[in-house]
Amino acid sequence: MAAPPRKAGRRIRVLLPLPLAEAYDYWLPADVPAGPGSFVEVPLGGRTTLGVVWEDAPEGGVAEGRLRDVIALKPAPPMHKPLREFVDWVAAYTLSPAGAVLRMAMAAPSALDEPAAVAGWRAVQPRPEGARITPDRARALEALGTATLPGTEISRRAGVSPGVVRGLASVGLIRPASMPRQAAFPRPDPGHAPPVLAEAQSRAAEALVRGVAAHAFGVTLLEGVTGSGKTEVYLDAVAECLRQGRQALVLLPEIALSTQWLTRFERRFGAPPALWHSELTSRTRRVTWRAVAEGTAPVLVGARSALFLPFPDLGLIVVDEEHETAFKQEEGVIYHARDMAVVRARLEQAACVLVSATPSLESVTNAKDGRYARLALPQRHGGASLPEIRALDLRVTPPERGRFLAPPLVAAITETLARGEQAMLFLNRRGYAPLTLCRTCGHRMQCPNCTAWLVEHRAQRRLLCHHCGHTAPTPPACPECGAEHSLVPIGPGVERIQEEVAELFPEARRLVMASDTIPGPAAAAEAARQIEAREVDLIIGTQIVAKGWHFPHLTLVGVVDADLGLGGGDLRAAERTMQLLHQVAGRAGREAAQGRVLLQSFAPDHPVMAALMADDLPGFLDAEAAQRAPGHWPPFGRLAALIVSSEDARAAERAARDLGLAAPEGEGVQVLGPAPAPLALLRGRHRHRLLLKAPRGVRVQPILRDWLGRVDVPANVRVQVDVDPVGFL
DNA sequence: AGCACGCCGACT
DNA sequence: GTCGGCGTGCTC
Repeated sequence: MAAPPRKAGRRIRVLLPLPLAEAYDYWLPADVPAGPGSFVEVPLGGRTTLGVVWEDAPEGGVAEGRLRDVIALKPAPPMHKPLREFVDWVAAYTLSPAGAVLRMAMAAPSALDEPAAVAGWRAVQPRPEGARITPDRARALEALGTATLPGTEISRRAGVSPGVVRGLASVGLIRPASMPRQAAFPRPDPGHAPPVLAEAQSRAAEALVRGVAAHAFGVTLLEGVTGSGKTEVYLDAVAECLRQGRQALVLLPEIALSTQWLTRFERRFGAPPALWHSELTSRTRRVTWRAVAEGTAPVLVGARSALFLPFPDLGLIVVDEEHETAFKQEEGVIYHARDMAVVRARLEQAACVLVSATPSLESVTNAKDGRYARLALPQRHGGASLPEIRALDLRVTPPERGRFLAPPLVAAITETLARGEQAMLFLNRRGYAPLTLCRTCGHRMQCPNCTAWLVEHRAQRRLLCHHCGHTAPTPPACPECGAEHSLVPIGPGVERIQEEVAELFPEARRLVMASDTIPGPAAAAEAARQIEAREVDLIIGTQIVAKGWHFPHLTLVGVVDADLGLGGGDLRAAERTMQLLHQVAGRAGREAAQGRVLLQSFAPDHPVMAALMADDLPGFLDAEAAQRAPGHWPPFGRLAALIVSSEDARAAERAARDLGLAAPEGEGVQVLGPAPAPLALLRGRHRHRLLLKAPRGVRVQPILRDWLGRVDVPANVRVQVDVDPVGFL
């Protein structure tokens, strides 16, 4: 039987924001005016879903009889071609389904509907006769004047209850009127308060401005030590982008902790930027997404997910703290926002600026090879000098028994506090103690779901797993042998250091800064305020204290365990430790006073400590490069990791072994593993890892695709592909 | 991602 | 005897 004749229209491909590798074919009725990039509503199975018209469909493909009609065109600006190309590019690069990438570009589906008109009220002119005007009503009418205002606004301005406004309406003194939709984001003014730049800053800023003005793709690595004024410099590029009438995107690693950055932005431009991060309320999310799509959010600052927002005319992408690993998304679509920012800038014909005091070896190598331009700000400005960094050899001057701060560090804190200055102790470990051990039987408190010790959080009287969130009350007795008062904390976390300084310096006002004590922007802003107002003498913090803060009265930084992070056989362990410690050191002595940094270490001769003390980051990176280049390790070669996981330990192991047996060969390609992953058990899943290493010029995606295609993986086993992994090896 | 279909435990 | 657990598979 022949299919019934179709009504007029054509076949199109629609990409759906679902983990589907391909766009589906639909029939676009002639009366639905959708073109490439249009957001549409389509039927799928027994429901409807949103999607994006990806392209005209080639003939063939799905049988015409199976095609279903596009239901409706959504009233939203179409997704322009560069973003569609970006979605396809990221999907191909990360070996993710294109639909999964599209989902990130459709993070606020409700924004596709026309925003509801804001209901407002207008005074009826002339005033109807006979309507009683009470004093409250008179005040409300006065507040309204000849304007159109929402009811809540009238009652707020007049200081009357909402009931008064309702009353005015019921007697016909005011009538409903729709409000003109006002821009959600004020336009930052590029000329509001331009900073006075030092000469080196001006030169760098001019170069960046030229790059933006060129309206063409280009990447610049902007380097400068903490306090050298990098932010002011790249904000000049943002200003130029505003003058061009194009949009600017600034990516920050930890947007929730960036209140000081936001204050600076507002001071410079007279208006705040739009924000994007995972904690936004659904309403703000919707309004922001729509404003970006309509081009009415001129500048947006966000976390890595902001990279997938639908800017119609992006002129500049800034990646601040480009070396930060927080830019790497480790779940779902696994991508590195810094690297993808460069790709998006290329597709958008935009300028891209990577900013860091401690740039990654990747970016430095790209600059050396001429792929990126390079600008350096050599000095701190405003008279501040770099802090003096010294290692404290724990083998020579160990802490007292049961303590973690060595006598020279304690002495330095004493002097600092005596001068009325602030000190900071840095330890990248939350909680009280990373390990709890039974003195009687040696039992170690371990997470039931992960290969990890449970971390004691004494304030909560609980043991926590920092990987899966498992938590249990601290037991009174050993769960293994039953011995009481036998569980002892091993090693320090920030809480334990806090306890130690409380005993040593009972007078000092202390503040612990960790992700669990500073849970959001409000707490971060309050902490910054307390520190700036000198209501705090001693800060004890995890890596969140390393991020871009400006504490003018802080002159001493003590690193409790500078060796932490150097172990573990990670390719980038030394590089990351160097970056983190340099960042922390940069908190000391940001104004006229000389800063001091003491690194407690059992390996004070380690290249990381040596580089920090000699302030020789370029030398350190040269040495790293010399180590990695011969073995074709990144950035001189390419890596891709396969993570094979399952709740069934045997199934995971078998699948990993099968993948190992089918490993690709040739072209200098090498496969390492399978081996149990560093977290062999994570959230109840058993994990194995394989690592593919290839010379720089080799495209790893076809090799990976072919490899995965040759192996049958059972349904209860998941294989994740991590192209350019940055985590453990 | 949903939502269906499909085979094994505790109940009106 | 059924209601329902979520494993597996499909959606143009």
